[in-house]
Amino acid sequence: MRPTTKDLAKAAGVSLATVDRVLNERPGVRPKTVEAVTEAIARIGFVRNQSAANLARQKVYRLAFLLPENGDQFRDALTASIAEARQTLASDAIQIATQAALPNDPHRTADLIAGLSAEDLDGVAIMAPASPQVRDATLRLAQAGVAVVSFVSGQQNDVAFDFVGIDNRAAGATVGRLLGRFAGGQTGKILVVAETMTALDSVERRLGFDQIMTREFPNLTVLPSLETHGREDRAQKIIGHAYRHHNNIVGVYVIATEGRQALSAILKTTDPKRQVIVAHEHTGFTERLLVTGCLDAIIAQSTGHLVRSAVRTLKARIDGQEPIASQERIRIEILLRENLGLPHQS
Amino acid sequence: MRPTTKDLAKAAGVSLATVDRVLNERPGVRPKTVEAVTEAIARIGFVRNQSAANLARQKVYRLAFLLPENGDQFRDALTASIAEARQTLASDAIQIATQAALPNDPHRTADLIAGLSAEDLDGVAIMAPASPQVRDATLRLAQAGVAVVSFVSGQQNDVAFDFVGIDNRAAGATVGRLLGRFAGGQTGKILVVAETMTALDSVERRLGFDQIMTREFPNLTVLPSLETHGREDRAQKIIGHAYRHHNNIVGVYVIATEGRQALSAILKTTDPKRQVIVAHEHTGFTERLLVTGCLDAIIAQSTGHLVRSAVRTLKARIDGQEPIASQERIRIEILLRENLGLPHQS
DNA sequence: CTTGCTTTGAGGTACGTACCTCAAATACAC
DNA sequence: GTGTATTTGAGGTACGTACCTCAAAGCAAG
Repeated sequence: MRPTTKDLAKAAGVSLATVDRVLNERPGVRPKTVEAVTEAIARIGFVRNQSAANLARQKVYRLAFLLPENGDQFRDALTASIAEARQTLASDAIQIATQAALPNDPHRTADLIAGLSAEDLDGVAIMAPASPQVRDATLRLAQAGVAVVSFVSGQQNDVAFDFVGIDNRAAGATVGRLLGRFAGGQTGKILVVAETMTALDSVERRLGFDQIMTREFPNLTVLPSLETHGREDRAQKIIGHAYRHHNNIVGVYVIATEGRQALSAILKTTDPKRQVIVAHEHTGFTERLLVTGCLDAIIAQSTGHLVRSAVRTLKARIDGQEPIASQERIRIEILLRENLGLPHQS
Repeated sequence: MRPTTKDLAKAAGVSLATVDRVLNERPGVRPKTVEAVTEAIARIGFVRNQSAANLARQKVYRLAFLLPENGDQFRDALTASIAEARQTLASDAIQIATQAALPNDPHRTADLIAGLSAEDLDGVAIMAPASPQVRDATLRLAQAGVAVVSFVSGQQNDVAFDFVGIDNRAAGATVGRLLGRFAGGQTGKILVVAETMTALDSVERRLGFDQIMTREFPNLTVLPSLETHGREDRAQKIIGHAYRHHNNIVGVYVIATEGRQALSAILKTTDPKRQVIVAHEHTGFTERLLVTGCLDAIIAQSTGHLVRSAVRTLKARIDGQEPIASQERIRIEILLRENLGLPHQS
């Protein structure tokens, strides 16, 4: 049986009240007594029963996820994982709210964040494109005592907050290696399609991608990034243009999340099976393409892990602890048709 | 605030005692009353506070992991993950013991399992090669009321227990696709090296591998499996022999966990960089080979996930619940140098 | 030695749930 | 309607911790 506060009191030769004062850093205890108690804690290996403490304290962790309002299937998957986490974690005194933030409008997003307060919130995970307004509002929120993580995308080089998401540079490098190997020594060009290169994630992915390509696959020439701006017509136009002007495109890297516009345009423009195509995130859309052989690989991050990691990180910060870095690293998953977890085909 | 049992009692128009009887399935409640309470549960969205319940119940989940006594680095990683889980889960009233089982000796393993009882154990995760003796002892244990999962390797087609581990057939298929693509259309032979093909895991991996290779990569000929029996000298002998008799080996699939003997022998026999080599499990050994370019990819399963999944599954069974299948699927990870999680090289 | 202050102890209540006992209420068979 | 069995209610204690109050003990200065 684990030692309780009572055992601790006995071991330290003090009363329960004093133990309580020391544990909760209440005043009115001589340094010498504090030391005696901390010594006893170490000696008998006392660990506070967090459940009981939360129960007594009537503590609830009030967390929120701020996600872009409009979204692709990846965002929907995140929302679903959040809902699942809400269920699972409800019994651990963790309350999770989801809120939509406003994309493409940093001011309104900042306003929304500014409207939050420590009064009704202990921690937030924010998924928003980097912008000074959002950053300022977020910093103020953090200073007001709310735990903050930047989630999936955003200012990940920012030392002010924890970041929960994949290392995008490594993700880009992974795509590079995969594309290079799958291309099998051919000589040719690689098309890169993003939604917008103003997004930090895309920049970092491209960085990691280029690094590998120039170093390891000099036979492949990487073209400048095309930007769809999330519009199907534009995607069609620029991709059509690219294929008309380059006759030896052997691979495509779709940088943008899910990359629906880009992939749709490519399918209409050319035969996807005659080149190597890699895209990000596991959704119904990308899965279908992978299974039918139109996509060669998907680079993904598990939404379930993302959400759970964000929750653990926030909880640790709220409790004044340091998150366990090793556990919170989000894996860069490489998905082929065979390791999607689908039932076997005969 | 979340509704409590008291709120539930009020909402259902019954007393706390009756609510308690319904919640804990104690006898002596009319079906009609049960229904009224369950209706109220749904209506007000009552969720039992698991922490408080565990506290009141003084419940501890006593779990144990039975791993092979002698082991490679993968087993060590499992042990480390178990130790980590022990720390993390201690506050959830989960006690975890690790025990060494005896490999290559089914009788002693079975004896050890037979020595366990529901008296001092609520659940066990067993990692042991399939054998009738072990299976019988395990079945008896399960009938004695101990929750059992077969862990990582073993009798995974066994409906009698839950299985926590990867789908080995899919893992083999994944290796197949990767090897095939990395080989880039070359014509040649693929060497397959196992520790022993009596292990169920290896058989299934080979099955999945062959299926893909014959269907998708007819240019590659897969050779019969070599068996090292875990002995370095034998590995050296059979692998040397293989390379002397086949002049166009373009790829190697090391089926066995970590595959230290096989890989060491290959490194001594031939230039690993001139062929595609894929092995299983992420350990210090395989990581070094991957980073130096001697290995092309590692197919891995996360020891942390394995352990946590086993714990969740056992806990669910002990609580009389069904494990959530979707959450417990262990991912087949594809690791390249770039997504290992190492710090960036400049 | 007294005064005033700090430190400590003893004891209480509370959190939400489990589990127990005993009495009261109700239902049902005859 | 009576007797009996079943169902329900009221109230208690417990789990480990937090937080409160009040009194007792300790200590230092005068």
